[in-house]
Amino acid sequence: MSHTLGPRQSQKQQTRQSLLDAGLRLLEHQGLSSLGLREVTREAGLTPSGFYRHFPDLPAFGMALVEESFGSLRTMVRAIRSEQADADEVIDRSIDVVARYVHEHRARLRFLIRERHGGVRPVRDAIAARIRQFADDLADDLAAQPQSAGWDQADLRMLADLYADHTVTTVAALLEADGDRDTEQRIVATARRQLRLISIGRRHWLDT
Amino acid sequence: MSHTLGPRQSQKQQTRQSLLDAGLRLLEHQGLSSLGLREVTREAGLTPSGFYRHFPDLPAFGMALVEESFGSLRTMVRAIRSEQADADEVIDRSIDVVARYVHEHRARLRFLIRERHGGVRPVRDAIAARIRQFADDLADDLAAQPQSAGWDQADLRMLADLYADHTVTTVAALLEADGDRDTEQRIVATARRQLRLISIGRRHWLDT
DNA sequence: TGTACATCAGTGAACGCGCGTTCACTGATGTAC
DNA sequence: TGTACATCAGTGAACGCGCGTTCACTGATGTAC
Repeated sequence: MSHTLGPRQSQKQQTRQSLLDAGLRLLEHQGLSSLGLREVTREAGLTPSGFYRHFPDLPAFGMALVEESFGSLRTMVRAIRSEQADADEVIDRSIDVVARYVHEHRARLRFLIRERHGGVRPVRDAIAARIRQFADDLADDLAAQPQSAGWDQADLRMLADLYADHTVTTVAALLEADGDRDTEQRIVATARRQLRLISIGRRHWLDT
Repeated sequence: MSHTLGPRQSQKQQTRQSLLDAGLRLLEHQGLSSLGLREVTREAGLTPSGFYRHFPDLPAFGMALVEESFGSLRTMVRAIRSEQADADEVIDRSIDVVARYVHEHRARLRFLIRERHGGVRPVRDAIAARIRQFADDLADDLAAQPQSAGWDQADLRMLADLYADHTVTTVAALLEADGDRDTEQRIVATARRQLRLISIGRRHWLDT
């Protein structure tokens, strides 16, 4: 279908997006479970009943927010992975990518960090699956590196999990800094050194 | 006051505790922000208006839950720290302590992990402060170890943060396993190896 | 191009419901003498 | 020990309010001829 959408369809899509945006805006300061349908439509400038033209109910809206949020993070993940695929010394450069994305996609990341452990089962599972995918990809990248010679699959996966969890923890810490540059710099500096320590551990893993 | 409480006071304290217990029970499957006053009193077997004999409002109840939850974790923290204070090889034994506590205090830990990023500001701050205190203590313990010779304060703090965050991440993962023994064993095994890798990194930190 | 009918995104009124909070109350416990 | 009064944990009715959902509607956009 190379056919462009007519005025009706594109207007509908625009309204749907404005509902998602309104949702993310509201979710910066509250959890998904306390988000109201009327609250969202009010923020989006729509009638409560209009909501049902776009989503069957609130839980479905929550799942759509997960998709929406992760969708825009694909480029971040790609950037981290390409750094990761380089030499050991530049691994910690991925921290810069993370720090930049926290500024550019604050609302989306806040939502994901919040709901990762906070929300309802389906949402938590969806987020966990995406993070697992990220760790899987990372494990593949690590396996392709020369310094992984002699490592068995399980240990590579263990290391990938450590990197992935560290990334998530750093994102959460940066969000909690709430825009304070000094605090952010401290967090970034600490994260960098932690990644360096992990790299050193990795280098000597097979020594004993 | 070595004076034991009279029937009235002790009954009141018991009711207060039953409200907190009811809250934690309900919070295993939902966030604090969606917890209702009537819901809690219903679960505790109390009249809605009776709630106000014990707490000024719902936010205060939330803060009381934080105190309650962390209170019972003091012994866990002590146990982890005493392991930590021993030789490098037994650090990962602290994982056993964590795994045991997840079984014994599931509801409290669930609540804390949920609200760490999920809840309202005051609750998040209170939880963050407790975790920071844990990391502070850990840094002191690490500083007292002979293998920390030559480490500066900032790097010790960096390492303590890494241990603390890793502990929190492991607790969260174990809770998400939802009692499945196989999954739990996998998580524990991975966490153990990750701590070992961090130990190796620590040992070679000053090499270069 | 023009006309007649179909579609459907968004509206606005209405509904029943559970919420947090208040208030005067009851009756067991506590205290003073 | 007994009596008279004070305290106060828990009750139950009442309130105003915002919620999610339904439904018949309107009018702009889409389609068929």
